[in-house]
Amino acid sequence: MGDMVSSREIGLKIKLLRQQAGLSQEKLAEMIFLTFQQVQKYESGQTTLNILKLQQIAEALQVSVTEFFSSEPTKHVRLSMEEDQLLHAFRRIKNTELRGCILKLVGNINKRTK
Amino acid sequence: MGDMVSSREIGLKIKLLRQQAGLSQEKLAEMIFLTFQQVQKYESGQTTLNILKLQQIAEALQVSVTEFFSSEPTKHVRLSMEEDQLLHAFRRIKNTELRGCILKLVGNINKRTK
DNA sequence: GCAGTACACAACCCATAGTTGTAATCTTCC
DNA sequence: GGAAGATTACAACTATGGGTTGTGTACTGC
Repeated sequence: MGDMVSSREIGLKIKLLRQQAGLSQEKLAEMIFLTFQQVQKYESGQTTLNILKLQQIAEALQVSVTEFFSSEPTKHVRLSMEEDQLLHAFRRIKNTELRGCILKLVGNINKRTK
Repeated sequence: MGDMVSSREIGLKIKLLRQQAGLSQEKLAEMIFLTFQQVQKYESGQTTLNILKLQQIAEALQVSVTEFFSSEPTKHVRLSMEEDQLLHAFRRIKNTELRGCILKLVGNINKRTK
């Protein structure tokens, strides 16, 4: 359920996002109330971030915490109850062709027939 | 971008998910190569998890790491292309009653008519 | 040249992650 | 009822590594 992400990888991501945000190590450091040397350790993976610090950094860099754990840009979607229900039902359909039909049906339901 | 989640909250979530998985503190502990007393500290929020441990726990409990950062029980689901397509189409349907019909249709598609 | 900024690296220190030990709690079974 | 077994709770100790200070280097612009 999602592969392990090493401290090194998360560190690199922090560095990347920090640079994208136009922040120096020192700037970021004071935003999370630490020294810039400590930020260096994070970025190089020398020390392992704990949850609170990671959240502080995420907030400082204006990104979601989940950003650091998704190695690829995987699709994480928040579902309503209704949508969740639909998905579960849809997944129970083993017949591939039938699923295709459902897709076509639902997809064209709003389009006026020519 | 996503509210802070305290160690306490994450701890409670771990406890909940662990129990749902039918695991004792000791079982979980050996899965992550620590003592069960340390698991206790996590669950009670006495010690702050670092990223690696959180990932190990997530893996042991068969959940995504992101699960622990969503304060409300929001459903985060990983979608296939097909499912993603279905959802988008479904959301475009404004008619509430019609959506209900789709749900019923898809939901009963496998059930044999009595 | 020098002053200022941004980053890298080493050595030290102490908070706290993680340990061991004991005890309370809740079963189940005879 | 209580013996035996698991599961959890709490306290005290240990030691790892998170976090600090200190120094050095590279790159600016004046």
